[in-house]
Amino acid sequence: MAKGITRERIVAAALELLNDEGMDALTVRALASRLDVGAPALYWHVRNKQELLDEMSTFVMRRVTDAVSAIPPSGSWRDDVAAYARALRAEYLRHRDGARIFSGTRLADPEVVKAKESWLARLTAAGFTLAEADDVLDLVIAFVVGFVIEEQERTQSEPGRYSPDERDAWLGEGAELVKAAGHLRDEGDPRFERQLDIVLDGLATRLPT
Amino acid sequence: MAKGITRERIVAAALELLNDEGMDALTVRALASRLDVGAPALYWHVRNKQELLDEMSTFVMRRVTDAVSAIPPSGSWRDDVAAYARALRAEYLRHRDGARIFSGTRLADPEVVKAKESWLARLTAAGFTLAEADDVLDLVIAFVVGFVIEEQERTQSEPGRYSPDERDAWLGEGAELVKAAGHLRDEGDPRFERQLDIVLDGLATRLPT
DNA sequence: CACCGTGCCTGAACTTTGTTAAGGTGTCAA
DNA sequence: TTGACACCTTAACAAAGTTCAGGCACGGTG
Repeated sequence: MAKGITRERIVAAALELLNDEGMDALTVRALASRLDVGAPALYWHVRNKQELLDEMSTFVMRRVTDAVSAIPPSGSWRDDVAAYARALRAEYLRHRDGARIFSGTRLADPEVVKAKESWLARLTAAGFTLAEADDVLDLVIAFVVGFVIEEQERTQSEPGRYSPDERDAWLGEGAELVKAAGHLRDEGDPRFERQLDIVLDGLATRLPT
Repeated sequence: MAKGITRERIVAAALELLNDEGMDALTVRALASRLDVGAPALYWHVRNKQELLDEMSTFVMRRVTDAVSAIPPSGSWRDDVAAYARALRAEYLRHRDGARIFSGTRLADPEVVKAKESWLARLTAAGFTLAEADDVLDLVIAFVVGFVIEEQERTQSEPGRYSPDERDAWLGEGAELVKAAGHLRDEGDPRFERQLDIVLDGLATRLPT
């Protein structure tokens, strides 16, 4: 790494390091070493580690906002909300344990507000009341966050532990339904799309006729 | 604290400490001091801090399992699933940042399997296919986890930051819908019940007729 | 050209925290 | 009485966050 550290490069390197080695390995010294500087050098650009983590959150959430703002109105609220959910999931999936680490982060940024404003407008135009539209966004976010947390927990922990056969062996006697469900179970996109569809069906019931 | 440390007492004290002071303050020394022993004493009962955290997770998840298992079949799958969701939320809310910290925890425990088996039976009896029933449980869990993460983020961080007026001032010009939605917005139980109802409506659409 | 302030970084060092090593003190059985 | 074992102590180490004093390079100013 060439020198000439900047706040942005630190955040970028930190996110790389998080992906490569995981949260526990995200240490100030390791990060500094990746940037070819001493650990104290970082403290010139960042007050402390917490501020670094906040910057990382901000960066990720800004990407989310951008992605979500870039979704063009398709004329169908349902398609739009689906795209919203997919974009949100995609951004969380970019980072190891992204959902757990970066969810719930409040972003003090006008851009975020602007993005939300646009979505509220879309949803009210589609027939939702304002209060309902607020619920729509919140509910979708909650679902995606919860889904991806589980998803990342399974895919990013030690693998093999969740192979159907090994699982069956571990389950032992009984629990026939659990076993059978385990074999029916799929992961990733199809599962997400299916559950998202259920959520969207629920939201659709709030719409007049 | 009287002496005579045990694994269970350590876990209980750790959960207390977590609630009182938060995750960052949950240090081995602080925990030991709360139990009136030296820090190394804990290592007689627990291999290391990670194992302690795992034990805490196990404890919490076991409570969840117990709570969820204790829900009597009401004859209405919808009421049952709602009770499931409420119980899950209630258990997460017992602990500071409970949803973020303890969600996604895989529990290697036969009791958990038993509990799930019973719920799959209920749901298939109600008309869901096995694969659908699996989705039902997963979706409800995802929703609750996502919801409570947001909820705890708001209520357990520095308060006041989310009072409507202060928020409006911060928002500045524009964003009328966001402002209006902020005033319509409620927190806690009613909000949860409302969004849960939407999820349940979505699940209901998967049922024949 | 010399000077000096400022921006950015290094080296050493301090503190907190997880963890280990070695050794005590009690109880209970042979 | 003597071990053995369970459970705890004190001392200490390593890693990680953080601070401090100083150094090197630059730009502008006399």
